[in-house]
Formats: sequence, C-alpha cells, structure tokens
Amino acid sequence: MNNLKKREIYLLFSHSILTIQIIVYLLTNLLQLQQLSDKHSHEIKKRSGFIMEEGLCPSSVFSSGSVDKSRIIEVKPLRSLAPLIPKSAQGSASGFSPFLPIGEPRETQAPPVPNAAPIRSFKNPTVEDETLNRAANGHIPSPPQHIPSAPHHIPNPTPLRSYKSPLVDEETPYGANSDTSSSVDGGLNGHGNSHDQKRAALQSQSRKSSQKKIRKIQEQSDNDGGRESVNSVLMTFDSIRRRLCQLEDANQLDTQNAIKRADLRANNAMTFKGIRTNSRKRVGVAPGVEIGDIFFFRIELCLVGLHGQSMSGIDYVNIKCEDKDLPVALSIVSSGVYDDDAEDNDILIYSGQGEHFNKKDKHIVDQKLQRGNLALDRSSQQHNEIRVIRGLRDVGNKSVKIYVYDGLYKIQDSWTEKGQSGGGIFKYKFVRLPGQPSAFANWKMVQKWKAGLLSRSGLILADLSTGVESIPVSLINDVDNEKGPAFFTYLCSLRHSKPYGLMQPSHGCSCSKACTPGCPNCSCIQRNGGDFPYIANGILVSRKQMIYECGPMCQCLPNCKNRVSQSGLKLHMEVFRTKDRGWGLRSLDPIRAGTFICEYAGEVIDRANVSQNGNEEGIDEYVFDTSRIFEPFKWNYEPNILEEVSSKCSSEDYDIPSPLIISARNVGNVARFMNHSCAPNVFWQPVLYEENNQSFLHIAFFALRHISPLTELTYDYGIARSGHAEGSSTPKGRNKCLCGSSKCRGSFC
DNA sequence: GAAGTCTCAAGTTT
DNA sequence: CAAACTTGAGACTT
Repeated sequence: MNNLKKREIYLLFSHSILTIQIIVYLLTNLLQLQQLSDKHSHEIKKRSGFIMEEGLCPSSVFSSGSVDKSRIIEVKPLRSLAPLIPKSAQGSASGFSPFLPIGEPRETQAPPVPNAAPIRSFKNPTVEDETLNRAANGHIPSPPQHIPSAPHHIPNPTPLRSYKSPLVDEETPYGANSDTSSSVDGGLNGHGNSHDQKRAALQSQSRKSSQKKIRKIQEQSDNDGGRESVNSVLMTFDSIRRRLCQLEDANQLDTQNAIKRADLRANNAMTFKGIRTNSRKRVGVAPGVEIGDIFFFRIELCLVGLHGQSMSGIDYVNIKCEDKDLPVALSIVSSGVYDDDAEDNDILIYSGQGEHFNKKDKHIVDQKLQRGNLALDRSSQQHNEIRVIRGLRDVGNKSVKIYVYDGLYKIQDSWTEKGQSGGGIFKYKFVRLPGQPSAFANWKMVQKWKAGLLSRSGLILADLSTGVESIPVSLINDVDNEKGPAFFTYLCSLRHSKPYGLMQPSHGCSCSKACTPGCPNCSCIQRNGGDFPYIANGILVSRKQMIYECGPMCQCLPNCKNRVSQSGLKLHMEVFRTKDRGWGLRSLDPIRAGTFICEYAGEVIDRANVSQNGNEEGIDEYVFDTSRIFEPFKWNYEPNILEEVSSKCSSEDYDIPSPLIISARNVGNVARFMNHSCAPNVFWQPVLYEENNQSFLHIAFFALRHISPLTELTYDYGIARSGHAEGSSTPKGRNKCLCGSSKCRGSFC
C-alpha cells in the first residue's frame, strides 16, 4: 500500500491544477480500493488453498509461498481505477455502437459493400484512392478503447473452478451459469431464497441480453465477404509470396532493410494496399470461407477474416454490455503447441494460452484467466459459436503445416489441469455443431487410408496406371454399379507425330549441375525471361506465355528443378465416380496453389482427324485443343503491389504459334478424367522443351488455388470455335454444365 | 477524455 | 534450433 500512496502523491503533485474536491474524491477512492484489495487478497488466499488442493504448481502465482502478485496488481495508477468512479451521464458516449465489437471504426457500420476490398485492389490506385481504400477497409488505426472494466483491475489470475461461483456476482453478471454454479457453492453464501431468486432472475435476464447482442453482431456481419473475395485475396497473397520467393531464390531481393520472410512481406504489401476481406471481427461464419478450406500460413487466416491473430491461438473481442466488457471468443487455432486432444472428430479438448517455463526466473508460469482464456471462459457461459481451425501435419509431407477450417463449435465444459511442463492450465471442451459438412474428419479418414489402416469402400482398382506412374492411381466407385471407364491405354506423356511448329530447335542449356535460379549462363532461364519459373518446392510462380523447361537435350542433371512437368505424378490421385458427371479426378493429398498436377497425355492429332478419332457421332470427348476460346483470368501477382521490389510481370495470354490438339481417347493419363468447371481449381499452361534436337509443346496442369483432399479437380474446357454459333453473342457448348458455380456459363463442349 | 505511442503476449516460419 | 518476425490488447503518455 505504501507504494500506492507514493504513486498517488506523486501523481497529485505532478498535476498542477487539482481541486480539493478531487483530493477528497481520490482519498475516498483510495479507501475503497484498500477495502476492495483487502477483500480480494483474502479471496485469493482462500482460492489459493483450493488450487493447491487441485495440485497446481507450487510456484504458481496463486501459491501462498511465492511473491504475492495480487499486491503488484494493486499498485496501479489512478486512472485504471475508473470503475470505482461514479459514471457520468455521458458515460456511454464512447463513439461506438454498443453492438459493435471494440476496435471497429465507426464508418464500418455503414452497410458493407460486397467484394469491396479485392475489386478495389486491382486498379492502380492514386494516392487519394489509397487513402480512401485504407479508410474504407478499416486500416486507419482504430480509435483506441480504454474502457476499464472490473475484470482488469480486479486481478483475475485464477483458475476456472475457483472463480466461477464466488465472483460471478461481483464481476460478471453475464457469466452466471446457474446450472453449474449452484452445485458448487449452493448453500455457502447464506443468501435467503427470495434473494437468490431475484439474483437468478437478474442473471438470466442479463445473460439473455448479452446473448442477444452476440446474435446481433452475427446478423450485422453476415453480408460482406463472399467466396469470390476470399479466393481473390488468397490468390493475390500467394502470387506475391511466390514472386518474393522467386526473387529470393535468385538473390535478387533486397533483404538488407526488409523482412526476409516472404509470407510476412506479402502480407505487408497486401495490408498497404488494403487487400483483405471480412476485416470486421465477427461471431460465427466468416462469409466466403467454406468448411474444409485449407491454408498454409497463419497470415492467410487473418487475411480472410477467419482468425484475426497472426500468432495467438485465441481470437476474441470485447463487447460492451451494460457498461462492462464482455470478452467473447471468436475463433481458435488448435495447432499442437499445447497438448490439445484431437482424437475425436467432433470434440476438441483445447488448452488455454500462457503456460510456459520462465528461463530467467527458472520457474513454471501458470496460465491466467485473462485475455484469450477469459474470453473462452465467458464464451463457455454464453454458448456462442466459435470457429475452429485445426492445424495438422500431413503424413506425406511432415515439414508442411496445414490449417483446416473445421466449422463452428461451442464450448461445453471447462476445467483446470496440469500441463506438460507442470504448470496449471485451462482446458475447454469444444463440441462441433451438428449438420456441418465434415472437414477434419475427412483428413483423419484419408490419413488412415494412406496408412492402410482403413480399407476403402468402393475400391475397384488399386492402380489404374498399372505401374506406369510412380504413385498408384486408385479407381473408386461408391456411387453406382459402374465397374470402370471404357478401355484406354495408360500413358504418362505425349505421343508426338512431329515436332512442334515453328520453334527454332535448340540444344538445351549447358549447365554442368542442376540449373539454379539467378544463373546468368543458363540458356533455359534466359528463354524464361531471366526468371526461374518454379520456386524451391516445385511450385509455379506465375503463368507465362510459354514456360521453357530443361529437357533431355540439356546438359544439366536430371534432378534439375526446371523439369517439374516431366517427372510424372507426385500426388496421390484418385479417379472416382461422381454423382452426376461420370468419372472425375481428385487427390488424396492437399495441394498448394501453383503445384504441378499432371500433364495432358495422349496422342497429338491434326484437326482433320478429330472427328475420325471420335465416337459414332464423330465426337471425341477426350480432346484438348489449345485453339479453343478460354475465359481469361488473372493468376499472377499484381506488379503495382510489389513496386518496391519489381514491376516486371509477364503476360498471362499464352503465345502458341500453332494450335496443339491432343486426343486422350485411346491413350492418356489421369488428366483425361478431369471434368469441366466454369469456376475451376486447376488451369493449364503451355510448356516447351527439347527432345531429339526438336522442340515439343506440352500441356501442364497446375493448381489454381489451395485444394483440400478429396475435392474434385476441374479446369475450364473453353469453348470450341466450331461450337460458337454465328451471330450469337454467347457461345454455346453441346454439354449442359453441372459445375454449379455462380459464374456457370450453362454449357460446355 | 481523446488520441496517440509503447510494450507485451501470443507462436510461426525458415 | 534460434533468430526474426506480426498483430492486437492493454498500459501508458500527451
């Protein structure tokens, strides 16, 4: 208390104009504080006994033997004692709607413009535009909110069990869960029956009111974002990131005074341009993010508004409710730092945050009921929906961490335990809301299939490629009685009858080892405009008019990284029976945007032979024709976003001197099973390399975005020029399109 | 008291 | 594995 007084006195003197009234007022407060903290330290001592019984670490802040941190918390400057000061009549004039989460700029209360961020992002913004954009997107720093509340100055470093019942009345009228609290301290507090009833009625009323506010936030926030925005933001992010990696690989990136990590640097560029979606914090669904969506960086979760914290596992907001702050948890990431139990698919036992070993003081630090932990606790009483993202490592590629959005959960139970390092931790039982499509459960299932622990139902053939591919391609039908596709010969590349068109034959590069990015002497890299087309893990950086790979004619070693499309399948593919579109193709592995999927294998034919090659009606449904009309789309990074690095950006219009027509009717690979979609997740790219002193063109397929396991792979078939009716503004195909996307053209051919 | 700056907790990625 | 890194909340300052 001495410290406090000294601080008080110091403060008093440091402020030159103080009325006697204020002094009297402060002294009154001081007295109140004294009483309050005495009462509270008594509370803490009482509780610490309880905690010791529960077996928490003796070095815990609750322990009677260690430094009494409650004293430290008492030593707070006056301004943090606000709740003790009677509220003014204008007390609620904080500038925010009581229904809005704290930290949201006021202008965002206006009806949100759908797709606002991504569309704006693709023009070349002027300075004025940018200011507007940033303001509209909420990137002007939010007005800070200093709404002191009881839970913050009354220390709350207490485990769940100990605080719940006794403190509910004093601290949080919202949280009183009569079902659970009554059994704990039923008759101990000595209140009369009528008092209890009144109190219960008040608490129930209060709880309803706060739940109403949470619902209101939910309703208010549900009409922005959207699938297209989410896809656009993620694609923009990854295209920038890939480009940065490419420059870094070639040592062309200035990392002297800049961040080295490409994900963070890409995020900075995005933030600077105001490109993100769902930037308003919300309870429940994040519009446009679908259950089962996968992410490869924590930053990606932030960019689409799924989880606002770049590191922390718990995201929450403080909702102003009856002049108090009610922290409400919005989303969690279960990433395995703590020993979360993720055995059951619909139940997640999640550990709170904050337990660690303090290396300096050499003691274990318990988790405290504050920040995220407090929010989870309040949410367990409010029963609000919480988004759950499960972090996992794929069995095939343990070095990559993947985050899977697993939908909405509610907290059903909470308790305290001893953590791995021996500190006290909070545990929360998350239960998945019923009726949601499975996501994490699918992963579990697929991993069991891969490990051979679970037999596949509907497995017709273990390897459709009959050993041609290095990874088996399974044939699955769990839909109908069809026993398999019509006969064809599996071939993993292209059967050329003649060399490709007008290209000048070259003899490949003369690198002695594997070609490396930034190598000035490699003729293949020079043909690619000086850029290595792929980054280290074989991911395509950007679409190009043409990609020149090293081939059999090159002097470089076969493990050269510029031969991505020649190495056959790298993913565990599956030909499967779709419900309404015949056979389709999907992968059991998660796929990153830009990953090579497969080549379009088959026989190169002349246009004259197309109908000859077809069925009775002269139609060859397995034709790939580069001269079709393809819907243009943007996949590469925006050069203006990366202007500080490079303005170079290649055209995405393919430059194919003479059309290439491939038929996979008689011979082909998995690509022949890929169906059409007007909103595809795969695109094709022309690739050229030399064999036998001659150039040959190939068609390589790459992932357009991240694709989760078991998702059907589709690309845009384009429209045959012959199918484009004369005088008709909208080309019509002969097949009804069943892709079901909002951009569906209705037909394809 | 509003509006700003500073600090810290949170863990990810290479 | 340790260094480098971001975001947002809350503390603190003007």
